[in-house]
Amino acid sequence: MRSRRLDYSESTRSALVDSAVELFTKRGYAGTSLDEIAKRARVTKGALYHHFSGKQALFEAAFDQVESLVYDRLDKIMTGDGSPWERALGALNAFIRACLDPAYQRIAIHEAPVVMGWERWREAEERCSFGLVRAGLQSLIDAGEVEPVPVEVTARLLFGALSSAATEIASSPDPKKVGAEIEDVIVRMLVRLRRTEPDVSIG
Amino acid sequence: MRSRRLDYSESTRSALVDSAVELFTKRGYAGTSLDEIAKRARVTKGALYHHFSGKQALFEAAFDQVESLVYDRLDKIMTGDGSPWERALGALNAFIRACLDPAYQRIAIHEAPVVMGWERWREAEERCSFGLVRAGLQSLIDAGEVEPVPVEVTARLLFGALSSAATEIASSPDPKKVGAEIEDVIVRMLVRLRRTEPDVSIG
DNA sequence: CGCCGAACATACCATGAGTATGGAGAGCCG
DNA sequence: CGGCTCTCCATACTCATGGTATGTTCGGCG
Repeated sequence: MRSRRLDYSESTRSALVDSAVELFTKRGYAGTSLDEIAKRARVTKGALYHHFSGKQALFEAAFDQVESLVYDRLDKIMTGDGSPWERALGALNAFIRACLDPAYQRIAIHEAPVVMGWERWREAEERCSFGLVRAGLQSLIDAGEVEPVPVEVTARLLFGALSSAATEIASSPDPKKVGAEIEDVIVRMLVRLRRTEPDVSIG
Repeated sequence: MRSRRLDYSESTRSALVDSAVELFTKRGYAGTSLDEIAKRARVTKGALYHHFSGKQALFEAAFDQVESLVYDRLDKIMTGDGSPWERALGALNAFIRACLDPAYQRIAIHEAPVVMGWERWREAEERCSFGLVRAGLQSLIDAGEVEPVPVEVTARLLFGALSSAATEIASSPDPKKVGAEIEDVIVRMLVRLRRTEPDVSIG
């Protein structure tokens, strides 16, 4: 039987992570003090340093939190049913909508490469969103849907374009509209890459 | 006649900026102390705070430094001779090579949005590299070279893709190869956007 | 020559990340 | 039930660093 003590411990830990996600999103990594984070979680720095080795480690926990949420959604679509083409378009749409979340945008996209270091960020993204983008592209190529482009660099370009577009969308006065525009441009790009054998509808 | 005093002042100022560019490139914004920067410029913090209002202001001066170098090179190509298509390809190549510079990459591309704030970074980029990317795309459309895509978002996507690719290139074991690959993919993308009237060589 | 002000240097303060240590209570053993 | 232990967390520090306040030097100018 799981001890009550462990419940408490896990609870404070997640409270710290939640607090970190919120404050890092609002004021950024450098603009947020550990005392603030601890205070918001109704504990002290002692508890924080008991659970995490430091500010960076806490940030990475916050990163994992927001990243995994997006990953789960995308993964569900990518492993779902439908043709590779349909799944790719679905995932694209889901990713753009995910980028509208301020937490994902600021923590996972913008500050993570700076705070965690680009090398480590890349490593993490490899297993998450970026990994899915690349896998999706790969499956499109395997299915003969699009031309055999260099997967690695194309996926990197696509991911970079999407990440950058994310901020554009969110900071726009009309996010829905800009989001739709961007999705449209990307889709048109993909369609152009499409092998023009049968004239299938895009769905 | 220009006073000797002003020469000295200007000299120390540029020494501080040079020092900042170097250290920010090596250890990042957060990892660099003002004392280090001042020491490397062989002055004290007093001199630094005489010339700049704070760390952020010094960073922005460093940003301007590296950004203007790239801008000048690109601008020379974009306002040079040749068809819009040729100039665009030339500028693309120049931009990718510029992204190989660690200073430009870390300061202007990666840390600037976080340190200066995205809003301010965007404003600065509007007048610099990104402005040229958009202008180039616009001129291609005006010349009827490519399809009339939504300029703003497409330029943003392109710039994001290039920026992200920049890091990929520089951190690769074989930057030249990856750089060529990326340039190839981008060019192929552009070619596909091209209005297929005459089958002109790409040059 | 003498003074004024720009161009610095020096000494200080405040904040916040990280550390050292103490205590409280849950779980296990007798 | 009583004491023992070890996780979990609080309190009280240290230290680095960004920023400030004040002193000092020296070129330029009347």
